[in-house]
Amino acid sequence: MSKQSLIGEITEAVVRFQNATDRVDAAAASALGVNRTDLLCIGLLLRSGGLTAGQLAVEAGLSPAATTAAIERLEGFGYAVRTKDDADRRRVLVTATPLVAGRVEKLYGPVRPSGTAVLSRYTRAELETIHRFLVQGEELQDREAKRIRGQSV
Amino acid sequence: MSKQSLIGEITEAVVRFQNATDRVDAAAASALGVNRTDLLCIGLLLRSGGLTAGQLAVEAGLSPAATTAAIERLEGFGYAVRTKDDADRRRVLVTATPLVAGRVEKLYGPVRPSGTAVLSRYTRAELETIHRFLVQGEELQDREAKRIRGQSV
DNA sequence: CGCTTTATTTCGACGATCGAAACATTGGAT
DNA sequence: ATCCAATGTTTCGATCGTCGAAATAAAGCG
Repeated sequence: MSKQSLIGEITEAVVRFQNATDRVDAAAASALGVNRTDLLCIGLLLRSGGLTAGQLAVEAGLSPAATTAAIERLEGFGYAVRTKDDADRRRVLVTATPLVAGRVEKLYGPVRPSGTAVLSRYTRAELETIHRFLVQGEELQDREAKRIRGQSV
Repeated sequence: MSKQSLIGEITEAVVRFQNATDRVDAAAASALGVNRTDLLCIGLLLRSGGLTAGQLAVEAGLSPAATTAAIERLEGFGYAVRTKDDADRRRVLVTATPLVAGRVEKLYGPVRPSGTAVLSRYTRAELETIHRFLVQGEELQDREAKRIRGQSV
C-alpha cells in the first residue's frame, strides 16, 4: 500500500475511532439514566473532586442557567450535592457523590485494564509514535478550529 | 519514562484529541450558522451525494420527526433541497446544495493538506503503527460499549 | 378494487438551553 | 460605618430540538 493511501486510511480510521468513543459515552449516559451534558458534568466533578457552580459552568461550556439546571438534575439522581462555601457564602460547591463514583467506576473501570492490555502489546518506540501522533493531531485540530472561528464562511 | 506511564499519557492524549476534534466541529457548525445535528446531516448528504429522508434518519440516528425538522432547517438556509422521487413518489430525496458544499470545502478543505503534511513526516512503519492503534482502539471501544449496554448500572 | 405496508409529515408535549433580570454576598472606597 | 460596584448563583420567560403517535400519501399485492 502506498504511503499516500495509508494516510487516507488513517484519516478515516480517526473518524471511526471518534464515533466508537462516542458510542461508549452514549451507553454510559444511558446506563446512568442521564443525558450527555450531565455525564460531562459528572466527569468534571469526579476528576476535580468538586467545583463551584461557576467553575463547572466554565469547564462544561454551559450558561449559568443551564448549569443550575444540570446540578439540580444531578442532585435529583443523588449524583451530586451542593454545599455552601463558608468562606464566601455566595459560592456553592458541587461534589459528586460516592453513589455516582461507584457507578462510573463500574462502567468505566474495566476500560482501563483493557486499554492497557492492548497498548502493552506495542513496543516503547511504537507507543512513543502513537503519543506523538495524538499530540500533533491535537495541535493541528486546535489550529484548524482557530482558523475556522476567524472565518465568517 | 516507563512504558506504563507512557500508556497513561496516551490515554489522556486520546481524550484531549477527541475534545480538539469536537472544537473543530463546533467552530464549523457555528460558522455555517447551524446546530450539530444539522452539521451531521450536511456531512452525510455531502458524502453520500443524496439520501432519502428515511435513509438520512437512520444514518443520523434521528426520529422521523426530527429528520423532517432538520431537513426543513437546512432548506431554510439554502443548504439542502428536497425532490420527490419519480419512481416512488412517497420518497423524498434530499441533496446538499452547491452553496453548502462550497462553504464546507472552504472550512474543512484546508484540514486535509494540513493533516497530510503532519502525517507525511512519519515513516511508513510508523504510519502502520498508528493505523493499527486506531483500528484496535475502535474495536476495544466497541467491545466496551457493548458491555456497558448490557449493564443496568 | 380494498388492505396492508412503507415513506414522510404533522401534531402536541417535553426537556435542555439561553439571555436577562433578580437575589445574595463580598470587598472596597469614601 | 455605610454605600456601591463587583461577583456568584438562581429564577424567569422564551426558544429550539427532540420524541412518540397520529395523519397523510403512495405503492404493492391478493
